[in-house]
Amino acid sequence: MAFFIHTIMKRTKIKELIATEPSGQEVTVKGWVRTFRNNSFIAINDGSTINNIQAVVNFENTDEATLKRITPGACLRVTGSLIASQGKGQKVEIAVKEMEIYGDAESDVTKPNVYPLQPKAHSLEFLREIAHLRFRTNTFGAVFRIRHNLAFAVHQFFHERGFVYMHTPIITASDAEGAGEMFRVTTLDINNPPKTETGEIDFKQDFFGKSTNLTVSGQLEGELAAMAFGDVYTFGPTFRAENSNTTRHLAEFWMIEPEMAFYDLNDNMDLAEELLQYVIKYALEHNREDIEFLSQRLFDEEKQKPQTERSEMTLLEKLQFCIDNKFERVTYTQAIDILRESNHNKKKKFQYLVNEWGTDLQSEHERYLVEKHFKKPVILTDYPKEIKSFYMRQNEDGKTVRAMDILFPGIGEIVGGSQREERLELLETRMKELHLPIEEMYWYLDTRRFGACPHAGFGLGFERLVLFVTGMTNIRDVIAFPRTPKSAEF
RNA sequence: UCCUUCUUAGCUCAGCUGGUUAGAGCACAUGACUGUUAAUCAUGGGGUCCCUGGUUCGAGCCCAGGAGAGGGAGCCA
Repeated sequence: MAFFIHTIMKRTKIKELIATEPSGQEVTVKGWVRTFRNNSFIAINDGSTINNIQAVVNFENTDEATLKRITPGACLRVTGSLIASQGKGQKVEIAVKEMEIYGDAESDVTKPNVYPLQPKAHSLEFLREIAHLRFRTNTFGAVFRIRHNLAFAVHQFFHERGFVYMHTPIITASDAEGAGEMFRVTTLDINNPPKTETGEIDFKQDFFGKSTNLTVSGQLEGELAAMAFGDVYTFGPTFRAENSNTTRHLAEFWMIEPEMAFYDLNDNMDLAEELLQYVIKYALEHNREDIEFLSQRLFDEEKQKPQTERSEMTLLEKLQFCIDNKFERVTYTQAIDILRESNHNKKKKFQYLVNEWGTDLQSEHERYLVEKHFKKPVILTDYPKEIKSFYMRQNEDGKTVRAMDILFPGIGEIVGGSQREERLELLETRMKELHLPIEEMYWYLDTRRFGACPHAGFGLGFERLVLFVTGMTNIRDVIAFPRTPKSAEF
């Protein structure tokens, strides 16, 4: 009748229990064993908090076979009285009266199917290979609780301001978004695709009757909705088939893309800055212990490094600094001047020296501006039009566009956005220059034909935000099951 | 895709100038102990030194090719 016991025993989450005054009341906890010390003390975690609860079994009254089954990773229920702990390190503990093991976890390394997590530090690389189990570690528990609260805070931020959450399509026939290589979506037989008379693949016979891909951005669709609701945002998966092998890129990632009618570039920057500070503050308030843990973890890790390579601030200080200070706003042209005049450039310490106006900034330049020169988040605006997308609003100088990138320390570009070009003629001219299919994009251009208005928007890479808030350094460690070139396990 | 570093026990790592039987900590097994905090103590088992080929009397170490991983760059969020 194990299932019967299971259903009537209502559990209390550990987060709630450790905040409860102990008075010997009977409680039930269900969770996974982290360690079992001294044949008596079980550290149980149920994911509700980074903290474990200590359950104390009387080994003299418990049969040895049962004790043997209390191993790291095993899932169990304990029922007993909540009492003040005699030991140091925790306020309350459970004096176990009854215990039920739901699932064993083999701990003998000589046997097959051994549970790979041990009560010790594992490398992030190793944990990445067992991504299906890494949630059960302190680090990944903290990361994914923070990720959840950041996502929730994003929705709350926009909801409080009257934005409409749009679900833009994941499958798209548009290939003109200009945001990189796309993943093809097809039901055609790849070994024997139907051909046209001229020998090309006949997509008329494909599922949608045309060539389709996974979306690389919801922006264009977002703009359409903004022309009715005023303020909208998307928050969904995005796919890029770039062969990028870095700590900042994923083939499948989540992006937040607000789009606002009647916003100019300044309004756009204000909103982006406000959003970032809002969600960071939310995480600091709701994930305090998780962030403290990660902050300490990072601090300990950096002790191994030489003094010069260590961070000036702890993670906690860095996040606090970020919400207490305005971001620095400079134009591309000003940034080029700063870089050109920097000692770093004069001493030729950049791999790519900064000379002429018009070239794109390299990672090392962005890092210099953020980490050395301003020492705070930086918003760069008004880039040369040649290095930015077709839809960005052209400035009166004929050379630059109303673009903005927000650069964060350690991350680089976390936000990319712009005021959009709402003037039909200028937009069409730019699209012709770039050989974009104007006819196919009639639906996008219709917003400029019918009731066009100044508007703006940006894209925020969600995983890059999670990277920053958790202090993790590899983007593959802030998404549950990362998709990168040559890797789609789990 | 380019550059670069790495791959040794289940995990984290050491391994000298190429030289006998490849080591440590943790984990595991057995025993002891029993208010521990990644418990402690004792004993023990555990290796395709990533793979293939080569140089050499002799290769974990040198050379070539391959595979996988990390970091950096490019592209970008």
